[in-house]
Amino acid sequence: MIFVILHLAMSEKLNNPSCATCGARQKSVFCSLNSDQLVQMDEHKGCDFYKKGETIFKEGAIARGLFCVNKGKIKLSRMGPSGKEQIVRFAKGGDIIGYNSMLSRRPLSATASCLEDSAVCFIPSQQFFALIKKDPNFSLKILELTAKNWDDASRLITDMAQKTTKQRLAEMLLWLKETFGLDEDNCIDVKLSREEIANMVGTATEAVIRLLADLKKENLIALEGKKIKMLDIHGLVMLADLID
Amino acid sequence: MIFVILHLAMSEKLNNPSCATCGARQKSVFCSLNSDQLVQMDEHKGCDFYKKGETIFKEGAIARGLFCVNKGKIKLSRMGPSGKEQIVRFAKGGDIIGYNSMLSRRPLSATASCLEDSAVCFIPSQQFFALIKKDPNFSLKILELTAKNWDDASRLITDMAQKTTKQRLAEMLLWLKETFGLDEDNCIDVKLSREEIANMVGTATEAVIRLLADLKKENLIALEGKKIKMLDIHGLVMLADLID
DNA sequence: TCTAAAGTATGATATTTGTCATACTTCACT
DNA sequence: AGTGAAGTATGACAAATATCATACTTTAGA
Repeated sequence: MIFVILHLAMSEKLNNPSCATCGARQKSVFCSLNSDQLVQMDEHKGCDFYKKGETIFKEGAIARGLFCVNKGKIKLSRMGPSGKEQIVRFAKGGDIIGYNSMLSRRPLSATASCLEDSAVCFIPSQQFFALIKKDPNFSLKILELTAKNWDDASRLITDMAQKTTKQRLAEMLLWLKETFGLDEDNCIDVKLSREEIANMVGTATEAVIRLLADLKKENLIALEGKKIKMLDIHGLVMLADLID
Repeated sequence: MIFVILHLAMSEKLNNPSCATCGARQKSVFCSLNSDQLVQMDEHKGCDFYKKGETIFKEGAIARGLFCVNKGKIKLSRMGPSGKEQIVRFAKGGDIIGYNSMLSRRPLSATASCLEDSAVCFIPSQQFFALIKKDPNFSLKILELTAKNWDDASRLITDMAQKTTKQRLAEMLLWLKETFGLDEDNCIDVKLSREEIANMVGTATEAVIRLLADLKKENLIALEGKKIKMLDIHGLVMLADLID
């Protein structure tokens, strides 16, 4: 009996870690909520676990709330006209996803799927809008976040439109480095297939394979399976931006 | 003497048309402001006139406020790495521009220049933030606007990355049609050079010229100088989206 | 009205990139 | 450990696109 109670208690703890003690929250838009607001959040939120490859939400669905990543790595992608996946963004601990659809009053514009096992909290729409309406600081934070996202996106449009495939690949490697950082070996700290990289760059898988080999020949990166080691970041920046 | 007074009165009216009676405002994010808020706006705003080709603000500068288009057509573009212009957005009467930079706390990410003679009001940063902080409805409107802009941009990223030049051109023509509408002749109601179209599509001017000729041969459009007549919108949609 | 400059158009050619075919390698699963 | 499936790699070829050259047309300004 005691075991059962303990088990339930642990299970509850795991499924609903407290926002007050959540490390990911410190890095998120929820970082400056007061304790009242946190209690409210805790009461209404739920935390779910997803295995690598699982889908959190799908493009086209109506958003009922937003998701706050507690742990893990997530890719956001949309389907192109010919059925080809286009990766438009990544999320990691502390990032929120799925909120834009509520703000724009449009269906979800991307599919979120896990690049590794992840823990993701769900915060219902009402809670989100309550915060926006009652807390101007939170509202400004969301505005800043959305504004930055838009700014980044319009930068990406220019790049996609004007740069060669090789430059775009170099740029994506740098973007991945910024997003996920480097491990102790100077390798980008996320594992993506060549196909997934192609779906970021917007090219064919074969092209990515060839161009990665080129970058290796030019001593800008080293390759070891899926691991990509950054050898010459400055060189990649020059290549990507044509500053030469 | 009377003439002088009249002249001054007219001049003042022209340079500072009242927000309360502004037709463009009805279509803008400022549409539901109350009379107190309008008086505040009128006191602090200023209206400027720009000739075709003139620049309203430049990429990289720090925004001191936002601009609300009263009349005219404006293109927003950024410089690509090799000095090539990339058009990322358009604005017309009722649209606001330059606000994203204040929200993202980053320098202006695009240059705004007039496609035709335009009247544009300037609203200082403080006024804008005062509205956001005091009026949750206004705040939500800006959030919705920014969210939609981001959504559109990420859609555009997918298109740029995956579609052929011809598909992108078709898409841009449809976008121009949505933005500026058609005149009585079914022609897109804005005049752009082939080079400017190329700077939207992200390709060379020659490619645009050739592809426009192709579209004409396929009876999707008709050409008459800078005027582009939409003959088969459904056909263009099919071409752009590969729905066939 | 004339002229220079800008914009438009077209051809030839080089380069890039996509596509298809094929083989090798790694990984998960029994 | 063996097997099949997925992922990675490479070559050959086709298609798309950029680039350069050149000529024609329109526009703005003297």
